[in-house]
Amino acid sequence: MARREEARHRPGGRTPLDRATVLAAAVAMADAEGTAGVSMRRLADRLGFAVMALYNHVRSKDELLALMVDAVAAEVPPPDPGLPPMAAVRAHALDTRAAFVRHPWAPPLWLESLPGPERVDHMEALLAVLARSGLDPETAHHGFHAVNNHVIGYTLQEQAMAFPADDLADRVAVFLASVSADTHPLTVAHVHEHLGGRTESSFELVLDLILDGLVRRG
Amino acid sequence: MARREEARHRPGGRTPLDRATVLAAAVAMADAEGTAGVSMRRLADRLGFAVMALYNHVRSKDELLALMVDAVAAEVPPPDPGLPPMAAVRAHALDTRAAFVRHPWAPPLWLESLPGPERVDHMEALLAVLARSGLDPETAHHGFHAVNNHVIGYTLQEQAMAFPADDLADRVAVFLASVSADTHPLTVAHVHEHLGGRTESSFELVLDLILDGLVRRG
DNA sequence: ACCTGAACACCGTTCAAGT
DNA sequence: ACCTGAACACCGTTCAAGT
Repeated sequence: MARREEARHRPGGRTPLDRATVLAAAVAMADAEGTAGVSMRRLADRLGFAVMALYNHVRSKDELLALMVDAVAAEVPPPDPGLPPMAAVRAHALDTRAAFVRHPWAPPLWLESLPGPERVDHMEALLAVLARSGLDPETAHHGFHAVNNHVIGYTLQEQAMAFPADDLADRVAVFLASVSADTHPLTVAHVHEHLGGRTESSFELVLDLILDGLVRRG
Repeated sequence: MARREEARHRPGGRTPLDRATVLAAAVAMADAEGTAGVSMRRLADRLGFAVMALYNHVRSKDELLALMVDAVAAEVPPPDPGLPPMAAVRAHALDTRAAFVRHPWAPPLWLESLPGPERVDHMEALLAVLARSGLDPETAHHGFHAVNNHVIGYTLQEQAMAFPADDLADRVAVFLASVSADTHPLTVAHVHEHLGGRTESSFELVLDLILDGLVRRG
């Protein structure tokens, strides 16, 4: 009904679609409604074009999803070369996590699609800092995974109950209602520790634990 | 065409569907073809029933998926009470990982669905071992997440390129073809370290790094 | 109680046709 | 070169009907 209005430009014309526009709209849609809300048809509709117009700029939905993750990788600034290596690793992890917090739909896709060019830059940058950190090569190899797994695992777990953002409390309440404090006291206590805000610094705390472990290992 | 044969029982009758049968078939299907291959229609077809028969035993596809993850949690044996606490934590992490390796489709769902009863038992068991480990309560809280994130994050990352299992080599080859050793030498080297099998012990190595960090923290 | 078929409101993608 | 509509082969789920 209201199709085609947003992209209309001047009477009788409209700005033609391009890859960047399609990508940006897809990211915005995922930010607002999660990955499940992004369908080629709804995306085309929102852009004011017929579905098949998208396929002039993107080979398939899978390719679009891969482009979306790569766009998130592009948002992570390169590690600060002025920092001592392990401090740069730490800051890079925080920056990566920040990008995932902005785009909570990204972590699962990050793991499912092959790295695109931006993500390869992200990899190379982290590997480079680790290489000049003084860690032995094997420890550096493991460190790469330890840091990445923590960033992704933590963010995934954290957002599991939180998307869409507004029903976090609801989902926790539903969960608590299903667990008896008599049979599962520690689980109930653990959830309450989260509700008490204890979770805030947990990401950095475990990150430091990992980084310390790497450094001590050599 | 060949519908309805598997479940046929005796002339004119067949064993009626039940929740356990639906669940087992869904798990088998996911094991064989991944989570994307599981549709209500294909599942019903394989069982030899009309689609809607499934809905007598399962409220929705979402509920079925939640049951599937919980079935994986049920496969993890409880921590060995005879072991020293941190050794039991370690063994429990390895057992959990083993279940994920058997059911590579499970980790993403684990994070997306609210814990069911089996997974709540899994949580309570790990929290109980941590509670009697001598760690202070805050460290125990973080330890719970550190261990879980490692198990899930590592397995997710590992299987990202490996499912379906047989095209691991293909996907790695495709990836390597897209990366230049001139601009991204460390990334290329990192991938080759994986191909050289360096990855095998990496899971336990990083796990120990985390466990050592927890113990040292108190 | 359990199963079924038809129908509804969706998907991604191919293809031939338009400009 | 870019866009379109119709069509194809799928989805999950509601509903009324059968036994």
